[in-house]
Amino acid sequence: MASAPLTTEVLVATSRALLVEGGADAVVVREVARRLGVTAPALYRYVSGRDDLLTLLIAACTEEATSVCMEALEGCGIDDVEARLRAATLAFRAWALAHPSEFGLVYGTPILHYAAPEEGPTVEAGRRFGRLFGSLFVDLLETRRLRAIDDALLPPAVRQALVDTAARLGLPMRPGEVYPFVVGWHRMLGIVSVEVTGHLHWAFGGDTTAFIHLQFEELFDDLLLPVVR
Amino acid sequence: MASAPLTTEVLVATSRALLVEGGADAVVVREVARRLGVTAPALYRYVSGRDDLLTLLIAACTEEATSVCMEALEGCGIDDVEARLRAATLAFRAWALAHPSEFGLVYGTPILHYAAPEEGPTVEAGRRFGRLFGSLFVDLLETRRLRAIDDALLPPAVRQALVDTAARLGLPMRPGEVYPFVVGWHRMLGIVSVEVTGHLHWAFGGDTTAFIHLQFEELFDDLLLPVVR
DNA sequence: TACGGTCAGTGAACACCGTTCACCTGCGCT
DNA sequence: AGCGCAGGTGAACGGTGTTCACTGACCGTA
Repeated sequence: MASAPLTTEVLVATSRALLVEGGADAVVVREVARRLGVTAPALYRYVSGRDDLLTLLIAACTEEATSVCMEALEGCGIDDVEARLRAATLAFRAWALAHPSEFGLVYGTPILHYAAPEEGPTVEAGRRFGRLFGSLFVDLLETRRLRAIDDALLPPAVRQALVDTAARLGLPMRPGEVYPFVVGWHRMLGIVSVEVTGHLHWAFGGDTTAFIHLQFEELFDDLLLPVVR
Repeated sequence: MASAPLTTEVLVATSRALLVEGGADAVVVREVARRLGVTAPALYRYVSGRDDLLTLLIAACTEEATSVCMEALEGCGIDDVEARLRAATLAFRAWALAHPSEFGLVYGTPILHYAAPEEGPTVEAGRRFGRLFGSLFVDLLETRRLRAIDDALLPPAVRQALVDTAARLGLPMRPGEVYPFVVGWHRMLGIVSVEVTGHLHWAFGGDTTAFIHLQFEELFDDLLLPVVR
């Protein structure tokens, strides 16, 4: 009984169900096949093996995270950049918390010995996600809400790296303007990672929401300039 | 040829070598036995299975991280609390970077479906590590270097949780004093996690040290009061 | 209508895994 | 000398990823 037409989407969806149920180790080729009413070798027509399955899964989850954040943007006025940044950040955190397994797969400890293929779907999906936040920071800069720092305050190595990164990403920013972008990304991911992996449990038990929101507000204070009126 | 006497230490050391070589998936009971010149079932005299092996490994790595941080403390004057905090933090970061696999095992995505045994060696080792940083913050408080905040600034839920945590840990602190401790722990772990997992590569390539040190200094600025003289 | 070819899926097989079990085997103690 | 037992073995079970030769259904063409 081959109920489903056996597209890669179906493969990914089934893999994801297994991931959620039992972690990355539980994503097992034979079980995916079993749930699709088919034997394992059949999957090799669509996928080159387990690693490929995981690659597709990572890419799909990254896409979903990106979509969730973009949908959150739609709720706020196009001109309120602060609200957009807040919405995207909180949406990302909410997605991560609701899908810890997926988050772990994408942003957690890289499965050593599983090297994501260069220029594969995962890195492209990652770029899409990065561009989303990048464009928010461009908007912040244009509306004079970005708390940039003096280039001279940056150690030369950092300054140079930021110049290169801005060039590579095509961001029309000087290092002191790229800096808050990188800091924002870095701290946001750190905040969420530590929360999702449960390393705040010892302090707050199961309810970390209030604390995390506080951390985000402190981060926004560091990143944003007050509205000029 | 049973060269080594087959203590749990030897088991852990061998498992760790496998971990470093090929990630958590590569710590394989049969291979551990093979390297010890013994067959797999022999290990079951010393260890109840693969999960037990991983548990011991996690505990050992946590112990090592703790030791590394404590040794770093010895280098600085007993009265210079700021130097001690800085030394411990940088030592932790250096250890994590030098041992990404071990760090991932301890602080990375929890291996879902692998539940660390309650009250096992892992949680005790974790407590030891937490106490180290906790005592640093107690010292900061006593030497009036801790940038505490007004209790009233904390949302009620956060405040109450911090009161409970302080009581449970036996820390003689009010919530506004516990807060920077938790924030410090949270941000430090976040900073290190994101760096170790390589999610700063897009901005800095392989050399993230300067940026990370900058982040730590910003963190210390938020945590510490200037010396009163 | 009959034929050839492509595609999707199968079953068996290989090598490996964690784990259990009955079975030694050699040492120390009585 | 003989017993007991800690420590190690080999075989086995059920599971895994992956490969391979194979079947069978479908489809365009002669």
